[in-house]
Amino acid sequence: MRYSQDQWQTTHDRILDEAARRFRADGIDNTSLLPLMKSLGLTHGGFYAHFRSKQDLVEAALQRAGEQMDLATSEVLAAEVPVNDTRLKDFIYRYLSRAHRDNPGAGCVLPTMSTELGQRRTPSETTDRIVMDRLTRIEQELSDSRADENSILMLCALVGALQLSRCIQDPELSDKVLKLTRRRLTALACEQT
Amino acid sequence: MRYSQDQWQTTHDRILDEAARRFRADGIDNTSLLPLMKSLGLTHGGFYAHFRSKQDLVEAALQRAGEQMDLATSEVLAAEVPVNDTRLKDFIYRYLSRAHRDNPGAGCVLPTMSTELGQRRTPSETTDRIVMDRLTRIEQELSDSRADENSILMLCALVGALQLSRCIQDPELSDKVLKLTRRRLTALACEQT
DNA sequence: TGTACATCAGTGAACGCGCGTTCACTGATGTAC
DNA sequence: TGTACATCAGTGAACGCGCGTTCACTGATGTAC
Repeated sequence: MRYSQDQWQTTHDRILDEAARRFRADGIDNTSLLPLMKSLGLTHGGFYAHFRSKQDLVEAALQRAGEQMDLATSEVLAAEVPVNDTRLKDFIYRYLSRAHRDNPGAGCVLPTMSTELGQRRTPSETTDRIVMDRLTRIEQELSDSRADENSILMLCALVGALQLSRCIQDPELSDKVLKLTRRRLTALACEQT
Repeated sequence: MRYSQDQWQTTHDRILDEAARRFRADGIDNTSLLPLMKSLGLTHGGFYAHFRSKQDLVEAALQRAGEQMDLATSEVLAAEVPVNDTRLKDFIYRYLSRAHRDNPGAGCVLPTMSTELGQRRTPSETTDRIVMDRLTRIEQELSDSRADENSILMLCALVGALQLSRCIQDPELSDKVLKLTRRRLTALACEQT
């Protein structure tokens, strides 16, 4: 059956969004096309009317998830987050919230996909752009003379903390990692005037 | 053919070491038993004389790699590392060295395996023990009043920095992440007296 | 406005492939006499 | 010390399974007349 151009774009976006979610929640290799398409009410054969290969989808989903990140940490995950005086402190709070930890599918790509991307033979340049984007955004908030050092330290600590909090079994230790990293990073963000 | 007890133990250790290396370098799912056994000059069927399942091997290899971590960052990777005045600064230097970045198979398990372990349905308690172990070791070196906060921040930043440096394509940016995180963390380690 | 045709998003069976696991076996070594 | 037997680490073919990809097809929609 043939559909209108709008229909194609809608289906295309649905595949892309669901893939971006699953890649982050379950990992790239653990996400198979058949269950993915089935969950959207489609058959797996139709996939190739939208993407040339799974690798093609990975690249597109990575880009999409990279763009969506602000949305993910502000709208979707805003519920439990208290209001802060600065935008950077706000960002730290959101990033290291339990809501973000427990919803990897809607969150930042770096803690979920960067390991797998680094292990691939043909890694993506998109990763570089996402990292650069995050760094410059953080750096803009830091008026410090050591803004370059501090923005990198901050991004590394954010990514590492979220990832560790997700693989830790003990809920108390997991919360503690989030909480103390949050506290220490906000303190670091305040030191600069 | 039957071999002596020593022979069994030797083969057992060889499988374990090679698995621990491959899990870190290529990922758990991307490491298959047939090529693994073949690379040791064995056939895949013999695997089950040593481990009950792949999951069993993952658990054993994770434990092994967790224990070997000091060895990995001190002996194997010591070549390019300058000598420092404190043990903690030394550790930071080694952890964030290019040698460690470029040899994930011989390095820390946290940047390489923690994402995949966190995405599994049956995660391991061994991860918790490894994280706790790292934290207490770092904390012992920090005589600070905020040693608990700082040790967590430090571990998160170490793990995050190594992981990001590995997935970044641009060599300059990758080096920069290592270098600046190293600089900022050693400064942090010095602040305490 | 009505009809004939072309398009192409989506269908579903089929493909080759590599995976983890099993199983009947082999034969060098350890043990008992 | 020499012989007969039991053990079991390692062999290699076979298993069912899910994967990514292909392909001949269907039929609702867009287009041309």
